[in-house]
Amino acid sequence: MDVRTICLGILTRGDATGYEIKKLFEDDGYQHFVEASFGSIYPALNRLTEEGLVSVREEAQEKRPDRKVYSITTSGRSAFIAALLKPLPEDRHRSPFVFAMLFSHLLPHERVVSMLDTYIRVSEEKLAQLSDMKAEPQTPGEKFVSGFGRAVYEAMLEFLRTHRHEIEQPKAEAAE
Amino acid sequence: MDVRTICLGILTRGDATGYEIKKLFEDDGYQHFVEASFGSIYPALNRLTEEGLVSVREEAQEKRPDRKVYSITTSGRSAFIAALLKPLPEDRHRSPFVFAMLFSHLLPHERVVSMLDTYIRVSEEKLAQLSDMKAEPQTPGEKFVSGFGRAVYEAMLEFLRTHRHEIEQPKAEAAE
DNA sequence: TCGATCTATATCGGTCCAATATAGATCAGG
DNA sequence: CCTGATCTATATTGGACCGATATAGATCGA
Repeated sequence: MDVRTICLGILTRGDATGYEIKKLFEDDGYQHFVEASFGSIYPALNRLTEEGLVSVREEAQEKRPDRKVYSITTSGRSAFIAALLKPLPEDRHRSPFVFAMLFSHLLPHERVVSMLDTYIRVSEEKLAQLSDMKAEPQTPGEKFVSGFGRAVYEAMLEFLRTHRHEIEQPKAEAAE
Repeated sequence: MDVRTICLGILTRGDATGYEIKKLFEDDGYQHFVEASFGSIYPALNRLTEEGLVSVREEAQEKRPDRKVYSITTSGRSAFIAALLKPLPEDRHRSPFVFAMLFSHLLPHERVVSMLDTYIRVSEEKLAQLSDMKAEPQTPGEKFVSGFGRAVYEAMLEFLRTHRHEIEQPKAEAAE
């Protein structure tokens, strides 16, 4: 989903600064399947403001950097709904780990083991993060998405634990 | 994984044109977790050639567009291994579907149902494609990756089928 | 008190994708 | 047999997006 639509979506939950929009993906219930960088969020908010889909109020705090708090407008809300009524782009799951596994036969045995260990550890951390979500999900969507994420990570971990031996066996022939 | 490394990886399997490199991701064992577009493959191959990591031979067939067949060089092979020894970037799974589910409470009931139906159908197709892979996996990596993909899609489908009712219930209050 | 971390905005270089252009080959159906 | 669709094959362009970096004061722990 493009960054403009992502920003609009977050702003339907309440006003936020660009910084807070980014943070929402790191701490709260939006993790794992949606993200955007500052380098795309700030320009997106500027353009949304020009187009009247969001409005800004500048809170110049003393002795603190200015906060630009964005609110979604009525036409922004319509544009957001309209975007979700159009056919959705397909998921894109890019995995350097999976790519590397395709070439495990070219790598030293210890490297393959370390890749598996790291990937499993990171996946465990992400799963734990989804499970300890302090805040109660506020919409049925959040609950659904959090469960979906847990199901995916659990299946990945299950597969990795039961099948890693198939790929981490040292080869008789030396890697070229 | 960056497109240059992806190209090098494919070329460790044998010579190929830019077109064939792209096709490999669509038809063969590389699906679902790795991809690259023509707009990045062709420039990448040019740069790899300049740097001596791959070599080209131009097969000018009569009455057919030229084929530029790329081969990996010895230093290309080293560069590829070196890339896989560096820490891997993390997976990035972007899902417009998951994003949309976070806002199901703002959408008409039929739209939510149609999103779920479409997403389930596409996932089933991807799973089927992984399961009917004609060609035997040629490396332990391919077998592992194909099983990993199957495990992930099966878990997704299982979750969607058993939990879709939690999100597709019509709301008492009208969507704004 | 000093470094680390946090809030907050912003830009730049570079990577990558989607769309499009070109062009002949092949193949299926009417 | 012809025609349109699909396939092989390379290439470019505009735009989207990311990662890194710059700035700068606040706060907090050691």
